[in-house]
Amino acid sequence: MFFRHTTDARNLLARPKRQDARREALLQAAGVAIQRRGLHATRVRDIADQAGVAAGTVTYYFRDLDELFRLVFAQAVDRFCTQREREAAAHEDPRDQLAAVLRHGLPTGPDDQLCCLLYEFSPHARHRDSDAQLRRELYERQLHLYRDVLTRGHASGRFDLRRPAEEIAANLVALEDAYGYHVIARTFMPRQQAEEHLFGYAALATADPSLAPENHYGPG
Amino acid sequence: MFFRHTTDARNLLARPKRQDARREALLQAAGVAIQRRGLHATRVRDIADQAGVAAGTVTYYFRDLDELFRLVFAQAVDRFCTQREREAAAHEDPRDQLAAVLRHGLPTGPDDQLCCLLYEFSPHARHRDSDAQLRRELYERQLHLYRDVLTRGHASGRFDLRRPAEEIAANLVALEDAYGYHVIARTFMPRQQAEEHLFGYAALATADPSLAPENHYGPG
DNA sequence: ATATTCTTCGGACAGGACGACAAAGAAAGT
DNA sequence: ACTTTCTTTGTCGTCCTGTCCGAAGAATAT
Repeated sequence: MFFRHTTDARNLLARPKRQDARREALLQAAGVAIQRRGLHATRVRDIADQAGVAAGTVTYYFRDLDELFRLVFAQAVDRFCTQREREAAAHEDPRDQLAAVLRHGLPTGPDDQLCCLLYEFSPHARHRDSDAQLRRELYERQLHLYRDVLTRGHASGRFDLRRPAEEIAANLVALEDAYGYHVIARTFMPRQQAEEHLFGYAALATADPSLAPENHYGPG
Repeated sequence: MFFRHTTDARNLLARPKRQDARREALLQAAGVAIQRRGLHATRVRDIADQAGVAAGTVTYYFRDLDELFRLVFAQAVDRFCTQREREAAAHEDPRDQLAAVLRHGLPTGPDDQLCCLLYEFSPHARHRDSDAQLRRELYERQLHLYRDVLTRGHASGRFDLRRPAEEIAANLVALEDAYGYHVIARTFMPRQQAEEHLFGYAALATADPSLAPENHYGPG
């Protein structure tokens, strides 16, 4: 009698809910579809085809496309940030941390799915509050990452910061975003060059010549 | 009898063609509509409403939306670049040039139409060759602008470049693009702060402390 | 086996956007 | 006034998409 809905599971619950796996698969399929066709051209059917299910299945799990897209974006943001935070935590020396974070901030190439997604959603931040919030979270987490590395390196005497840590961190994030876009888009800027320019700035701002691209510590 | 269509204009050509003005007005209206609703959500009807004409008029002047959008993008790229090249040409001292170009590279605010358009089209570069070409032109012209100012300033002894001019120019363009996006999107980064970070890098790379934000030559 | 609940499917439906078309309207020459 | 050409408009048909919905299928407890 108490908590009938939750405890009285004698003869109820014939088939257990296992929606999580399907939802995850659909999110994954949506990511592929968006990367291929572009966010603006992705339809319910594309996602269903990619996942190998009927269109009705997609709407069974997600109220509408907007909700699905929002979840894809949120997941992409979180994955990207978490992945990088792990990369940073894997090193001890701030220089190694900085180099690792810089490298993993750039897309591996024009087909980097995670990065493609992030860029596909960029213009939406102007128009939807939920997307703006996510984009802000992405920025804040990246900024935090760099600022931590810089201040820690500064405190331990490894870096001699030539500008305020806040400014350097913001500039690193900005450079990374912009070059990331060029690698993704077909602007014919190779990843190698983007990386060199990034490391060039890092070397200049931290007064650590070993980070400079011509010194083979970074882009090697 | 010869070339009847083109030369026999005696009593032909009753009403002269003046499509240019209308086309221009429609492009302008399309820009406003895209800025408001976002490129992905802009329909023929929105453009027609904005221009105060019927929807059929839009399709009379442009075969389809794609063609219209491509022209809007092309015009935005050209206007943006031309405007900045003029700004640079208005000054003599490379430091003034650099400061002017840096300032006019950032959107005036979240409603800067030209900049909004450029960012709305960004993700399309991955999917359409014509857009990729335009995006590339935008980048090249910006890069050229900065590189010229830097090398000229270096040659005249005004700047002491701490990194290759090519790298500094590329980084300035990249910073500008990224911060421009933050000003446009609702990421809550004010223009002032973006400008200060930009000038901070310029001061560092050119070894010209007067450009630094704290020295009131730039953003102040 | 059977009942119950969760999951999937595909068709029917409505809504909307685009493109075509033909007629009306405007501007200039004769 | 009349003709010719350019421009605009409104409507219609077509196509496509997202959503709804009922039925079929699958998984588990009894």
